[in-house]
Amino acid sequence: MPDITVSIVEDDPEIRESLALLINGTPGFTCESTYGSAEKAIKGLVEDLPDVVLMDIQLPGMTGIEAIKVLKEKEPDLDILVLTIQSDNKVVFEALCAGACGYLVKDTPPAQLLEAIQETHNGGAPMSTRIARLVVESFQITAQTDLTARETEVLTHLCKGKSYKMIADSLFISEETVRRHIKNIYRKLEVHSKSEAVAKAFKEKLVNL
Amino acid sequence: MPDITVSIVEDDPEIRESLALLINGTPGFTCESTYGSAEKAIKGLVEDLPDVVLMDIQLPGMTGIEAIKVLKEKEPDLDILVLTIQSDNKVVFEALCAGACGYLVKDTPPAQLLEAIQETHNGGAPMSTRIARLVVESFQITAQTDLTARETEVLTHLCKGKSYKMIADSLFISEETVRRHIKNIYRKLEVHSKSEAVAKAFKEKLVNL
DNA sequence: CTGAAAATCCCCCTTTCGGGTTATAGCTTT
DNA sequence: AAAGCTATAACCCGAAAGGGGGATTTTCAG
Repeated sequence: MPDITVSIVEDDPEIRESLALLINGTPGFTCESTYGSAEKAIKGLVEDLPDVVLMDIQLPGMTGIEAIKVLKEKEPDLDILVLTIQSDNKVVFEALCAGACGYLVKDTPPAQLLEAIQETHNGGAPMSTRIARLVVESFQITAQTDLTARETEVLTHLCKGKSYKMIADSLFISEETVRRHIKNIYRKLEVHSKSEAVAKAFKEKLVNL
Repeated sequence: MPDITVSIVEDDPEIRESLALLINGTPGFTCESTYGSAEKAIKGLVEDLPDVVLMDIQLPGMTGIEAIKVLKEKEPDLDILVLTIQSDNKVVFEALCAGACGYLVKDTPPAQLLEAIQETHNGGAPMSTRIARLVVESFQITAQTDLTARETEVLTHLCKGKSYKMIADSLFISEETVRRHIKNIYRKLEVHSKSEAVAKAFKEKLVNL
């Protein structure tokens, strides 16, 4: 089996070199190239594609997130593993949405980093402990609203794009009652239109579609 | 440090017993209780809470997914780790939405299973390789629509719940033009109302909010 | 340069929504 | 028993949305 080839995108020369040393010093891994900025990485990576890219987020100029977007646009199959100090909610989800296939924080011990690279190459998505929990929790319902069961039911239909009339027919009640429920939903969610209600329902996972 | 206490919910007695043996045979772990069905588990678990529950999905009667929902309703802080043969998309996401904090397929080797229990207890969210990738990919944009840049921009505003007039003001164009763009969006997305368009945009991740 | 696609604007008309107000039956909670 | 909430239903009215035309300008690739 050939070595797993790795590229590193990291602005701190010290970290960059020590990562390269670690990878090249381990049988089965080769560090093919290193880049000090997102721009250089984009230019260089299209030439010779590694199996896995280790990408820092905080870079001078273009951020790692932007770099991931650009790279995945050009090379959808490229595996990019984020390796960074930052681990706040927003950055994590932006990175994953941009196309990262894993997310490691920088205090990951060498052995685990190598294991993560291996796992990425095997079709996995390695994440640091805390990150994994963040990701999984994002699926769970967060917001607690005081919508009644009936109101939630009506909201669910709204989220399918139905009109008052269609909802009335589905629930076997009059359109006027649907109107009443929706008025209450708007008051409780503090919105003033169907699209706003639907947006809020999706963002706060108020419905189970 | 006290042992990590584990409960097993699994209908196959053979698997159940061998898991219990594995856990009890490992220093640092204690299998506190085992249940052959979701119903029994719900009744028994509220009495003595373990640190981690290993939950099968395919159970006689109530499914593991339903059991997770009920248990998390009563005990939001309980860590439930799914351990099952099934790994199709739908089941994985249903389990995570229900409140599972990790997802392992049943061919997980004993050492890794124990490691996963440990990781769960440390606030992690262990997942089998393939599952983790599934989860991460769910954040990435899937659908490719032929919306123009301007249309996507208008759709984004729709997804914030804005009216035609507000969108017109935001983009410094006339309300008529907004109407025209929205007509085209409806045609391309094959929808007929704002709420339907918003729902589709969220479900298919057509916008970056 | 030319033609297609995109973006802009305007008019018609009908339906749907959103807000206000009122009312009754059923159920829970105090 | 009274108070409070929920679900049901109705009415009015103005504003917003949606569907059908048509037209002009900008932009960009061939």
